Amino acid sequence: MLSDLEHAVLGIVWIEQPCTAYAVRVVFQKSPSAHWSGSAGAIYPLIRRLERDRLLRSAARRGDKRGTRLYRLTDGGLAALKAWLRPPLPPVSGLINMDPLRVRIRFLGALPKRERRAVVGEAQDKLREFLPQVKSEVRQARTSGDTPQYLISRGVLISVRAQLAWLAEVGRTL
Amino acid sequence: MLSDLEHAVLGIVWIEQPCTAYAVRVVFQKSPSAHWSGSAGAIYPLIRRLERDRLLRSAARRGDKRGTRLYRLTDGGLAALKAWLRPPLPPVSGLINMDPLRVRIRFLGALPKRERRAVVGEAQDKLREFLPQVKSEVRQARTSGDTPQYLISRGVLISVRAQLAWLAEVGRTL
DNA sequence: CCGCTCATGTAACTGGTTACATGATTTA
DNA sequence: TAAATCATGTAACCAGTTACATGAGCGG
Repeated sequence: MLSDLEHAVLGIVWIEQPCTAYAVRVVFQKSPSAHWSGSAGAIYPLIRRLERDRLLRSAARRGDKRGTRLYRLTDGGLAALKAWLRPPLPPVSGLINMDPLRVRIRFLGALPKRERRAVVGEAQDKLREFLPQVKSEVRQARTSGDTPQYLISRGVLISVRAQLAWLAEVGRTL
Repeated sequence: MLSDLEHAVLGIVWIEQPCTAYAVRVVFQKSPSAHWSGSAGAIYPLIRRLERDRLLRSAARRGDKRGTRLYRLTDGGLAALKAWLRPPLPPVSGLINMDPLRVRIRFLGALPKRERRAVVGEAQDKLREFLPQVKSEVRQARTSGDTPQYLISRGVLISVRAQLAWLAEVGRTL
């Protein structure tokens, strides 16, 4: 019934509660993936919907003159989050991610050989430049003892390394 | 200007031409990722748009009484495809894929420990079941000499293995 | 000739986006 | 006190989905 974004919002509120809708937006904006922008037009109506459906509840922050509200999960919200996490998981097709690099490389043959190398090279550069940032996030999460965040950062790191390994293969075979 | 889907359609037509809009749909439907469904409501209007903008051209298949049309890339279409492939690539945020598994695992702490293991276990099972299929696609592409398809399948394989490696880590640290 | 696949199409909807706007609060 | 950030909101739009519908071509 709820979309992945809505479930993710429940999850973020579960982690950050009590928190504002704005804080939820920031989480998406800071995410390394551009999949969800965390735009105001998406988040505020979505959160109102979740509150209307009693999955979130909110209270005004005392002494705050803008409409700032602090959200928490209700029991129903926690149940919805759990139901989403629990098996059965979606079919594999829903687990295989869409790699924007892969869809490009698929058509690389449309470019002359020299330009192909340039594309692969630039992709490698961009990903390699990104590595230190991910690594520092891994370190930071580990030293601060934030295990879930540590695992997520590890996931990103492993995924980026896999992309780099694949790009190396692509570069080798043209 | 054009979306990723539109560019991907240009790419598919470039590979398969001359081909029907239906053939393009089938490519998306057979793709291991569920990101684009290849639904009729997406593809047919999109292809008409591309033809209107002179990026595709089409001809009726002779002796065919349904409106079946065979599409090809125009010079402009090939140029648009190349421009999309060529550097500059999108920023890293556009290169990092959204892993649906990762967004779930992020909130795994909402589940009691025993259930967490079950989630990780099921994800591993589903991905492992999927491996033989990918491997056979790799073999098939290699023996048939279809280098681009070989590289794509390799990409999927590497990505799935990376997910499995990560899941193993997740399982180890709870 | 029946059923499956090929082939195209549309209407209603959904789940987001961009862009804009407003105003409170904090910080330099 | 100005600038940056926090915080909420909406209107117009867009890209894609689901679901439905139609009919030709083809293999058993």
